[in-house]
Amino acid sequence: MLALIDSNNFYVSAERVFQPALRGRPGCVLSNNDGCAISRSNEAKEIGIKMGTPYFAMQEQQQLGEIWWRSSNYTLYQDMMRRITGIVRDTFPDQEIYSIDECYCDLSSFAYHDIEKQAILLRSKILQYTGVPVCIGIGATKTLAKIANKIAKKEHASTGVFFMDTQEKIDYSLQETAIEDVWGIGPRYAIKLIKQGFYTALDFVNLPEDYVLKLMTIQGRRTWRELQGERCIPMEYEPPAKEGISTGRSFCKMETELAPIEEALAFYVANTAVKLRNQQCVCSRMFVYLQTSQFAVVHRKYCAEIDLKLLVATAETGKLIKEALAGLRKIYKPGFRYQKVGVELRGLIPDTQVQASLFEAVPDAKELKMQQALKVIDQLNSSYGRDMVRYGTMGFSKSWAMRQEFLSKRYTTRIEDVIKVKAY
DNA sequence: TCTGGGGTCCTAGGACCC
DNA sequence: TCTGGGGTCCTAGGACCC
Repeated sequence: MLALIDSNNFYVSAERVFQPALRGRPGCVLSNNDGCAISRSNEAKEIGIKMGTPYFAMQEQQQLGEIWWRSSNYTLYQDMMRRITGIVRDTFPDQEIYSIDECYCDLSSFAYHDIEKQAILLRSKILQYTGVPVCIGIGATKTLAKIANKIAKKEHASTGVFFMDTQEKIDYSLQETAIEDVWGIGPRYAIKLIKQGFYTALDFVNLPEDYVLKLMTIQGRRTWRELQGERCIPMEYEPPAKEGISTGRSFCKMETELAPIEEALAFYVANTAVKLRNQQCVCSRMFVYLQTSQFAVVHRKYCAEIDLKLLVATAETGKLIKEALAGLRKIYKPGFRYQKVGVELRGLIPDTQVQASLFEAVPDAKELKMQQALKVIDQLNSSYGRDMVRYGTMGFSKSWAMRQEFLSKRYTTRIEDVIKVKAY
């Protein structure tokens, strides 16, 4: 058996731990740039706020009740999750951290009759220690555990646990699960399936395997087999090496001039390069994109991207910024209202395996010195705050920086904020 | 006026190799 | 009548996840 531990309305729950006044009232956490709802309280769901509802549309709904909003505070959520997974690990040690609010545990080493009781205890322990409510779904595969988790949230709110241990329970759960709610079946495939008259997970699992393969390729077949109880998606105890690292953000207002866009891009490149160095990698390719709003109606749309190949793979911020800005100048066209710029570092390789270029000298004394300097800069920035030491091209105004109008404190990680909580 | 960001995997087709 | 076969790499596009 596998367990899926999944927090309820995680971002909202994390905010409520430190701001009790938000409890019992409809509210939501907004996406970056305070764009739209990405986590909603149950009360907000009840008054019809949907996932992805734009902020401005919710303001129009304000007359329905006292809605609260928070900007997303990933520093806080990440740290709350670190606490939760630590508690989980004490009970179920074979753990995969799947996302910021979910983890899977392999229960193979547990006696069958103990599992449900252990899960119920674990769930109340997490609530007691962190204040965050979670639900636990237990099933034979990851896909079944996902469904069990949804049933736990819907029908077993008091214990928060659903143990899918009999065929009757499996059949019932599949019958109760709409096709679009199956993990691995997205909106596109759901539409295809519904058009052909298949509405529930049970309808899907009763289809012939060949039919599923033809309609949805091998990924779809994997989901189908998982629903039959065959484990196809293995546990991943260590996160696999990333294939690319990217950063891209919307500006707080539309930008038309090149200068602020260059500044923003330099910031994103610098922050992405830190992530690259933290995992002891260099990159050999870089992808820069620039776009107008996809929702633009009145103004003309424009999306451009450029794929840059680096002669020698590097993680040096200065070199990466220089390349990225040269790329940006090639794709930038005046006369548009730009909404977003971004960068993705690709072709990641360990920094011990850099292939020298035929045309450039291997790392010389100057380059080694620069690598040393970057180490010091990274240390300074991690101690004294991000971008404390920065490249001139990154500027100081940050006039383009994203909106975070309703940002809460970093209650658990930032000393100044902790002191404020005590005072409160 | 205002609508997120960061990822992965698979497939088909084209270009190339011997 | 009939013009090979086996392979790699890259890219674009489509689908999915949180």
